[in-house]
Amino acid sequence: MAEKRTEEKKAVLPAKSNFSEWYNELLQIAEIMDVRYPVKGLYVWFPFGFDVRKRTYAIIRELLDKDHKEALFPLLIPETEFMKEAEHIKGFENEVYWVTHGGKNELDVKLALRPTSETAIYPMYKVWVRSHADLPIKIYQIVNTFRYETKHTRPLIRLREITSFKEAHTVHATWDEAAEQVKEATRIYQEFYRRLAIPTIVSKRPEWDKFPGADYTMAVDTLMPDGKTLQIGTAHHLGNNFAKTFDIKYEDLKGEQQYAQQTCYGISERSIAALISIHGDDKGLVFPPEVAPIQLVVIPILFGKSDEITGACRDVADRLKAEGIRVELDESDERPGAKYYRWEMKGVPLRVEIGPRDLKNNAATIVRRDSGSKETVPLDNIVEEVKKRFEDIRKSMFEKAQRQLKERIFNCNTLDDVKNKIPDGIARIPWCGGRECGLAMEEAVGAGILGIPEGESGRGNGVCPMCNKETGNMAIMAKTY
RNA sequence: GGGGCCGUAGGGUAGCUUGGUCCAUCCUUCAUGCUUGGGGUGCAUGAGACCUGAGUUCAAAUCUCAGCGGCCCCA
Repeated sequence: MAEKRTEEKKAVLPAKSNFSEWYNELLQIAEIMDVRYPVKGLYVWFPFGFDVRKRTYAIIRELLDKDHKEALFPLLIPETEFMKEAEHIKGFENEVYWVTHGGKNELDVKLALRPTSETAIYPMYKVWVRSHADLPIKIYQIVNTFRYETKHTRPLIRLREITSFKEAHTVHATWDEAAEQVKEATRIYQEFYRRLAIPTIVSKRPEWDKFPGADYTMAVDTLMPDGKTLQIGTAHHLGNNFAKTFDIKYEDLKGEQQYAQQTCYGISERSIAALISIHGDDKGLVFPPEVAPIQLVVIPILFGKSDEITGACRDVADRLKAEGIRVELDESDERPGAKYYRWEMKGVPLRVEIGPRDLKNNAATIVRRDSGSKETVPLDNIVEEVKKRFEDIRKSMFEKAQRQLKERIFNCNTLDDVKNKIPDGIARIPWCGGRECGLAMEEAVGAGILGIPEGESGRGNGVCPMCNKETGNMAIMAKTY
């Protein structure tokens, strides 16, 4: 009977090996998202989840604010603007929600709920850009966007309302300068994900998979525990495609009118899906200290009445709070074990326990969420010991995640190899880069080509499995979300 | 886009095949009290549910249809 109860309690959160169930249950139990909102594809941020979002987005803001300006454009886009760019329309027309009525009156010009904001922003850029001295413009906004997804929706990953779309839109004088900005964007995103201890792969998307209306698309991907990759950032070189349709021109040094060159790049709450999925375990969430809503919980170990222990705990909590650490002192009337499980579910990076044994030695027990390691430290040094561990935790979380990603990139030479490895992760295979070959490869293995990765992993010597030509390019293939 | 499975308290479930024995089972949760306290303490009392609509029937959680919602597989 007692054993059975233990099993049932453990079964509250499904094992992470059952990723899909684990993910859905965790979002609910750990109070990230409430998935019970009665409209398909729309979900509710719990206050706790929203706190994680706030801290995560504070990082992206910090990184962008160095040389971008934050602005805010309207949610509604008139059909007349939305329909200007042919490629862009083709890419989004099946996913757009339309506002057709104001009260009982039908609108003369339908209004689109932005699926992305190019067509909301660029009519204004036409007005704002006059001279080369106005350039570059680097603006971002963090907004909700709407896409009528017909495939299966999934909280934080595939949504009909993306609640946390960070989109940047830049304007430059030259194509090369814009290309440099695209590189800069992927650098910013990698730094952002490094802070979240999430390893990434940057690659150039194949021609057939680029953003509608772009010259080319760079993408940032990561690997989820179930072996599928998740696109968690993109940067697009728009060339002067949109500048031509929206008539964005500047006067150059010689007094001639030139079309501007543009980029746009985005990140969404998929970043938080990755944060949760990559670090979480069978016990629940695991957060890097920087984004943890609660960074440390103090748990008194009481035997009968003990003002001494309570006092010591309060003192420690106060000292840590004074250092700006987000501390929770759990004096609730529960057994310590129950508290451990609860705070572990919430991903609190450090737990400090103080009981009679510790107090006798003027010490505290300090437990890491990521590794489970338990150590005794002197009470006098508690602040330094905690700070040191925060840095260790982020580092070792990143290293662990990097190791796990590396272990699941498989070098392949044949399409059969690829097919065998793809259920477990990412396949790396020579590819000539040609469209015909690429599409045939995707067809043959039933997975997508993410692209040719930046850096070493994108180079190698081999033959393209379709055309048998020698090539120095290595592509990566995977099942994608 | 095609196919399959499913919807019962806040969460997880039993009951549905063969309609009535169901003012609906069990676990968890929540509330109150006592007890307990270094990994989910125990006891007592109490609270809380058949997705929506239409239909069949003397009778629907159970059968039929539609809607809404969820999950899985294939393209």
